Amino acid sequence: MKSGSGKRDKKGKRGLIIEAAVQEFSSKGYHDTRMEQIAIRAGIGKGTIYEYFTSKLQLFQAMMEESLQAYYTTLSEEDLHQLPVEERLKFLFEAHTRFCLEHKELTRIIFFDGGPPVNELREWAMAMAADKLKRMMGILQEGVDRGEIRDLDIRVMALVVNHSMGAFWYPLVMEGWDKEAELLAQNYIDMIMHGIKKP
Amino acid sequence: MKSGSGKRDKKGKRGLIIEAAVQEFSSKGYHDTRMEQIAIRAGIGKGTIYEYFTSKLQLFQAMMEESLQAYYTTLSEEDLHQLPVEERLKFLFEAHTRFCLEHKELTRIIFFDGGPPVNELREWAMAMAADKLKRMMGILQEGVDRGEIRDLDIRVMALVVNHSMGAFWYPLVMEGWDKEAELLAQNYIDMIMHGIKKP
DNA sequence: ATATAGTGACCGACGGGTCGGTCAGAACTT
DNA sequence: AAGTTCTGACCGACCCGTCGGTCACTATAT
Repeated sequence: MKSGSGKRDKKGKRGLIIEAAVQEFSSKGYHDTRMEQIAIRAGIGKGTIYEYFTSKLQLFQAMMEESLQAYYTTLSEEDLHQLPVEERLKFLFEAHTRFCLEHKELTRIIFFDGGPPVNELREWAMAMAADKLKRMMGILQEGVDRGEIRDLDIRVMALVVNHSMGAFWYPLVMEGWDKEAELLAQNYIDMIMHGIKKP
Repeated sequence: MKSGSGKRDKKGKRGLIIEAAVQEFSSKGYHDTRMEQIAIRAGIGKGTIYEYFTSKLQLFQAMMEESLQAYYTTLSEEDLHQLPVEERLKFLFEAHTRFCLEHKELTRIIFFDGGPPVNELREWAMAMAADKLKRMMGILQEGVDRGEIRDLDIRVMALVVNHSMGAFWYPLVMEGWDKEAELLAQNYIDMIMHGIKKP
């Protein structure tokens, strides 16, 4: 016996559905995506989706959770506490950039419109954003404590840093900026650390 | 058919509808807003809406256009070419802040998720954003030419400045940051101009 | 090995609720 | 009374989720 699971294919189906959902939701958005289309894209029957997910909303939510999990995991792995803030920010930005380029469809869903297109998920998305903000405030606070970072309002700095990273997903994913990702990172970090004013 | 001039307060009705639409769309989002609710909120019959707008989508689009018009007008009025970049940015940021506080519902629509919740309007919204970016690039280029601004990649700087302003709508509108708007502006401009690194 | 019964993953036609848009007539203006 | 504006009951397209049925595969019997 194999792991006591059912017959046929039960294992891979869920993944197929999620994959198809990513494609469909990212190109048409939540409300314009049809369950039937997802089924067709996954090469299965519509009813089968409901063997794995209870509703369209729950499928969307599961997909988002797994996507954001992947994104946050990418960020966490890059976050090395002992390094100076400038290095940490650079790593984070590069991880962010890499994620955008490696998961273009997911990126569209996460950043296009920045939030979920359904009211039910707003609260959940806000919590995720709040958590991300808190992490950034932590990083900056450490920097202030170590004398690396100016003593401006922590929350303002964190908001700007977090939010401004999101500015690049579109050029990266939709235009040809992937060639110059390194240059982009240089300029971005330079600008955040030193500002735009000529000394 | 084209009727000469409207009797009654044809003008006023349209305004009522737009006003109600702002309320409804901003609190429920496009897809969860019902035409009947808009009619009820405006104190008119559902059919009347279709005397002034051809469809739900067209009503939404008209509302968005007028909202963004108001936003851009606010920004343009504050943009005084002869001043140094730092001043111009400060004026722009303050205008942005003021708009957010004076039009909280509109702000939610414009900035919550940053884009339109319907595929049909994506292209149009992208064009608006591109235009805004171009303006900012113009401002910064002038600054570079006059030797006020560092010679980093103009587009990167413009993206960050534009995008980061949007970081504050939530704290301003949804939390209690309106009291400290002035402090916020100080910190923000300081950070953009000089960066976060301790000299 | 062959037959028979059992299992549950899989399917898609269909039911039913929802809501954008319509239209015949009411209400109002001139 | 003629014209214009307003109205809400009504229509029907749309699409989510269901459910009875199918089928590939397994388990047991002979």
